[in-house]
Amino acid sequence: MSKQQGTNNLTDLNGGEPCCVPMTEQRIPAETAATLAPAFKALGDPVRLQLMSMIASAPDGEICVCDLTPAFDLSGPTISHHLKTLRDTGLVTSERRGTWVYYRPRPEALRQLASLLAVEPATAV
Amino acid sequence: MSKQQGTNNLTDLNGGEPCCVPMTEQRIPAETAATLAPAFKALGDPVRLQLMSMIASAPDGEICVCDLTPAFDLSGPTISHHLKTLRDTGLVTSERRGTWVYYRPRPEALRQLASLLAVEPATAV
DNA sequence: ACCTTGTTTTGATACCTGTCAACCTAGAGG
DNA sequence: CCTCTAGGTTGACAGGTATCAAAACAAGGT
Repeated sequence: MSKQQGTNNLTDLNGGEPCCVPMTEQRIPAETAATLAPAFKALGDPVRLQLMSMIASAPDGEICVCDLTPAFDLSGPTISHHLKTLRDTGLVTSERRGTWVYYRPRPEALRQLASLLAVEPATAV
Repeated sequence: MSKQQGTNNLTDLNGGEPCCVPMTEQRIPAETAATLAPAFKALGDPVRLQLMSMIASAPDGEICVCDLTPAFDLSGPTISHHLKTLRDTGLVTSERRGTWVYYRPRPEALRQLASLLAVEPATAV
């Protein structure tokens, strides 16, 4: 493979590899920052952060939009909009089954962001 | 009495404790999300993400603004503005020594965010 | 004191974003 | 076919934000 140097590519976010040298150990290249920033940005809204946590902590590994929407004082379209943002950044995936749509987290994405922020080396794989 | 349990309070970010149940294990309460989201938001800009990484990975634990500014194609004021954002969210601190201002990371803050995003290593695939 | 350099603050402006109302689409069932 | 419900899309608008130029502020050197 390539050197593990500038390997903070969020290709992983949509692809699915571990990755990411902690930013405490190595400076993030411009293009990597440009790729990863949107993911942080997506989590940078209280509603989306909550949505993400609800999806990520869903007991069955997935959760119905019909369970997400009523948890907020927001209109359906607004929730849908936020979910789309999370989808577009690769943090979650969605699947329609019959009438309902289910969202599930993308652990690789979370793992990637977490490892970037890691302060102490090697708590994860 | 302070609640110890769902303690995702970003008071820690400005205070200085470990904290944070991973969002994969527990849903984030509204107020916690409101407190933590700004930190993610701050990292949600490519320039700030780079700045944060430059500060966090500074060999001496700190780095001069004079070393940060020339790394970007942006005006001084703009860099200063971004640094202020990082400062305001508690991700970094700054200190003036003589002519120059030095920024250093706030590891507790990074650690807090990282632990929030932490994914169980075992549940994998 | 006066410049000179480094950093932050202050407008000003163009762009981005969160929100809702209204409308559209996809299945399930009659 | 039609209708009903769950979600998503579109359009519009208020508020936020990234950026710069200009000015202010801070330290040092002259």
